[in-house]
Amino acid sequence: MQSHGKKQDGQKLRVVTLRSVADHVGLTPSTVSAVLNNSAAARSVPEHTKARILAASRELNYRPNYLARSLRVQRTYTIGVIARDLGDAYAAMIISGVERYLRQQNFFFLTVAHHNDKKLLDTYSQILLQRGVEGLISVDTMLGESMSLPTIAIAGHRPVEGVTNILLDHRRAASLALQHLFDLGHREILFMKGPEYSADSTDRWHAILAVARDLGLAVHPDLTIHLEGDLSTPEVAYPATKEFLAKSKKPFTALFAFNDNSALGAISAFQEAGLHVPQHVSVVGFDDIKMAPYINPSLTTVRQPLLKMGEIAARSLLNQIKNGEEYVPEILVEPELVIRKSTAKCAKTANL
Amino acid sequence: MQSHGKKQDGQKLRVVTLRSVADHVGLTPSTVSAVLNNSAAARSVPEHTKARILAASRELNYRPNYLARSLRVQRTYTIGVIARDLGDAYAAMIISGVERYLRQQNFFFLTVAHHNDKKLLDTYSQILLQRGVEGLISVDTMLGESMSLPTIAIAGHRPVEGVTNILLDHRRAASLALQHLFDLGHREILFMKGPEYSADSTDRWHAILAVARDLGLAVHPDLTIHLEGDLSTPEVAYPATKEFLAKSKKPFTALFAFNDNSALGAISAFQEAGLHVPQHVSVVGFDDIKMAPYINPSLTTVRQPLLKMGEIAARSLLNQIKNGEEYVPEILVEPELVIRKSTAKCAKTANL
DNA sequence: CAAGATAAAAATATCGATTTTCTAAAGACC
DNA sequence: GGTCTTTAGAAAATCGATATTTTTATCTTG
Repeated sequence: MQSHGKKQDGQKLRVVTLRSVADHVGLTPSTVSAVLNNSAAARSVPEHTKARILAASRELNYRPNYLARSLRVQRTYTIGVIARDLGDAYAAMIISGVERYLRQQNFFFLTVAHHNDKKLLDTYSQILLQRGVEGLISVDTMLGESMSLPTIAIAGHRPVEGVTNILLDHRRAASLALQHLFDLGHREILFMKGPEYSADSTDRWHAILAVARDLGLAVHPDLTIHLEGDLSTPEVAYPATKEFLAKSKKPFTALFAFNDNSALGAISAFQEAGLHVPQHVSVVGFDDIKMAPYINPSLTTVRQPLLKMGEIAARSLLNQIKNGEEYVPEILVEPELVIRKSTAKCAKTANL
Repeated sequence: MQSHGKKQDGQKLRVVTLRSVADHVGLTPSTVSAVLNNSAAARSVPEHTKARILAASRELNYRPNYLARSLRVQRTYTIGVIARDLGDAYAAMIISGVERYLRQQNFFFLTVAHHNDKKLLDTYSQILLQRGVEGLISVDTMLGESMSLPTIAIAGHRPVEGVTNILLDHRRAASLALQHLFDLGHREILFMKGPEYSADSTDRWHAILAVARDLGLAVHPDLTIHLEGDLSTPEVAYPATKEFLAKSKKPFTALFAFNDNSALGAISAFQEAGLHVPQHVSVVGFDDIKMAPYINPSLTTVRQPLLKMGEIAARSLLNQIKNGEEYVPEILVEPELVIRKSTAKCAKTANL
């Protein structure tokens, strides 16, 4: 049991340093360091001396000072993770994936959240650099310029020289969702367009437009809900959907929501308006959050492998850092359609 | 626009160092450092020289090397955050709260996840120490022993010398939930007991027992579901509840779930068994996750202010670090009952 | 005008490691 | 026995900052 250090009994916390290990065995720090790191210089040190040094090091529980060591060898084994916010499931899962890979590689990470503040984002990039991170991973964040470090952008979208973009295959995602609705007979589909600040929004929207065109589906402005605000809660879609229902007279039989949260908000609004899911309206979500199978009705959704995306990002970054691999501009990740109970055959077309 | 550094054109990345600034103005590093830090030694430096130095520093965009500086001044402005897992909403929200406070104080944090592995936890504590963190925050994790650093445990429960425990007032939480059910006429209540590994489980369970006794409510073993596994998904309760429904013949009119996720899983199971919420069974959750208002029916739950708990932890820790404040053994945080549609008057007692 | 005070900045020590260079003694070889 | 190697380890340089001590020149002042 270690004592509370600094002020226990007024005695100074005795930190075990390389010097103290050296003194303990009656040698110099350089020799001890050579042996502990098994460096070239240690070749000429006899085995019994090595053993003595290792024993002393273990006995005193010596741990090299990270700052001193890093300063000397110019490595920190640390990366920086930049996200908008750390509280939502999207970022949390990605960070969890990053952590999982870094753990195996004995790397650590500093996390910063920029809260959509451009200036904060710049400051943080600077500070992370200054702190000697060896690479950066950004999550759903548009990086202004190329960094002076290996960088991976998850859902960053804008192509930046030197930055690897990890992207969901939105084309495929849209195709999975819309083909499914199409096959069920839905032709009048309500769409959601994500908020400007989310880097994912634009790409996904373009993918929807392209796929809809291919299928001969109309994307009518009057059947489009624009979302604003925090995507991590159903609240993002509930009022917008209520408003839409109050105003619009245009009929629709299905909704392709921006994500599972917005699907949930919309479903609430539908139910209050007497529209049942999936009898009157089929709903497809996006993400496949952990709740998705348990909400009522269970949600058909396009699964986004967030954990895997985090892992891929970390692996790709460390491959650059450790193995000097060249960066690739883009890595596409495949989505998956999970069919549950929120989608059903279109009543209208069934009658035809 | 900065270049990609290290290997751009084969030219070495020129890092701006104190020395280069000094050379630029034709002075020594010591003088420059004194001026930039406005230290005592800078008193004797004339204003115009100071101005020159500051100008050069800005012009070259000088940023002191964090490792060198920290090594010298023995401060890192960094804390460590230890959690079980980073992917679930509980940890994510708390970390988000921690981040929010640290941001204002120009502190950063390293995050590690121990995944219920005792050895990993020990290793990580060591490594964080070695990396010079100035304090620790643990999330829902039982710390074995007192650390040699200021430490805050969120929902750590076991009292440890020198460690500040931030705890929800479970007694009050249980009281809010059970009194509510009691007032609605419920007498036969189904309970859930959380898994062993969660530090919260035991305390919450004891609180439930105590409050139930005070209210004259029975906590029957046959009306108790033991949860095992990952608490961050409704899956934790769905099979257990199904199993319970299949076996038990004991009637009940309400459920006090372990958390919102398990409430969701249980509701799914109820519905499949033809039990309607809240007509047949009232359900009270715990946490008040963002979904809670939007699930069907919207969930009555005991709100746990996770963001605030993270902030309090960070504030309390920095107060110790920066202001040398003495630690307090315990900080209680108040829960709040949020009444929604998953609870209703008990049909049985209403008939009496 | 010599002694002391002050201004201005250089020189040096330090943080705790790693890395490179040097040195002293023992052993090998012709 | 003198030179060359090898062995064993010490000494010094370095990473890039900050903190303390010295130095040098200038300015007072009696």
